Amino acid sequence: MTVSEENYIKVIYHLSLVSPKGINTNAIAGMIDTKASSVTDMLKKLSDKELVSYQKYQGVTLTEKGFYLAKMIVRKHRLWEVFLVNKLHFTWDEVHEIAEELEHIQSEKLMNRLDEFLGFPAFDPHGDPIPNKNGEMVTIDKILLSEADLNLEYVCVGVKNSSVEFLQYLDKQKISLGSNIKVLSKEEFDASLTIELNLKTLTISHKIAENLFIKIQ
Amino acid sequence: MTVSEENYIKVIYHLSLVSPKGINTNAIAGMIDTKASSVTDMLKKLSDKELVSYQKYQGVTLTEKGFYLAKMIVRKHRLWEVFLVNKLHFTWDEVHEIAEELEHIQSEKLMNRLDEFLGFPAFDPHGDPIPNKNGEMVTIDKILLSEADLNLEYVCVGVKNSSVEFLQYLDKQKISLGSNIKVLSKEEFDASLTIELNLKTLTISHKIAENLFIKIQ
DNA sequence: ATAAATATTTAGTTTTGTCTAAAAATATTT
DNA sequence: AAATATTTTTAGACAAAACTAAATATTTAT
Repeated sequence: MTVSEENYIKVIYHLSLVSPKGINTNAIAGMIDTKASSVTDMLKKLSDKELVSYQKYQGVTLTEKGFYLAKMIVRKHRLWEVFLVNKLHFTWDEVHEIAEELEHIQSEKLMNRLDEFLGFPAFDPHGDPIPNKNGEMVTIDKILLSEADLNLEYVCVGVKNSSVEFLQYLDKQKISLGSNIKVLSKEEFDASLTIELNLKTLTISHKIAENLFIKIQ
Repeated sequence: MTVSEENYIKVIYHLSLVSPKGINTNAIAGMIDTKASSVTDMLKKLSDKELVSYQKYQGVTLTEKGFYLAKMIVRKHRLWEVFLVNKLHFTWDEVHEIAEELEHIQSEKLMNRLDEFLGFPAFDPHGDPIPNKNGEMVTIDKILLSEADLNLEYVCVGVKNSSVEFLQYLDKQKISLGSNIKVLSKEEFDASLTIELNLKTLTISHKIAENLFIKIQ
């Protein structure tokens, strides 16, 4: 597997989680920052390797083999992120770019040893689940903060958007994984929320609320 | 810098340490397992980037810039090896191949953090010195076991050959970095040595002796 | 010092992953 | 349902890094 092939597999995987039908050529091109024609070329190659099922003009889906491979790449990415944050004290907004490189290192033994070294973490620093060596991962009943009921006790468990800007905004507001959140009120006009965060009151926009995952209790 | 360019720079660096004059095209080809014509192509490219000084037919030397870059690649390789052995419990014969991949990860901050995490090690698991962030590294007065004087107390400080076969041979004989070695006698016919190793007597061939670094005391 | 052997470079080709421009298929609008 | 718009694919080209085969330098041997 080349780095390029792995990046396509990974992008198809992430798109598949959002829309479970065939993934469009253009959607892939948008994520990888390449042209649709290049995507078509690569889909043929991945299809020859039986990593995707591809019918001309009908989009693409991962095969069993491709799906497992994608999860192994995601596993590597997220384990490296945990390493960078927990062991090397990087902040959660610094690790994505480095992990994008590290996820292509080819050694299953390395990842299993790293997994053990880190204590078999179930989630990465952004709250995303880490597949184990068999590709299995835990699922939690998380919802977006924008969908929260008023006056219930929630806890922040993840971010939908992992951009540097968003993560640094959360740091500034002292919002982190594990923060306790209660929605006190919702503004009709702009859907902004007034929330209680770790005993302090704070107003956040709808755009922030729809990028934060929470769960009850 | 591409992975390929970095591999050329690294090989030229290692060859330079052995023979300090211009490095031959063929010597590079032999180390990289490629053809001389491919080397010529790459030398032109590296010369354009001012990483090497290259005169047709006259061999190549690293520029200041290329030399520093080479040391940073070596630094990465050796720090990752320390990580793999000290933190993930790999054996010294398993780490070279993985480090060959990891050495191309591009993040100075990552390496400086890893360096700190490992306690700023001065040597890798094979006894090779690790350049610091400025490219400086310690030198020790090491000699080959094949050049040792009789009946002096030496300590094993490194291996010249890091092949899996050699390292596993050393494991089998319980020879490791830090082992105490005294040469009891040398056979005229084949230059084999009878040595005292950690209080036991052992016979080793000349080929082994000329791949083990030792120092006095 | 010339001939033979070796080393290096040049020229032209291949593969991978990309691109542009044009053609073809599908989707949307009227 | 036809016309228009959008999406996707094809065809042909390019750059990087390798290759082969031929040409040219350099080194070694006679």
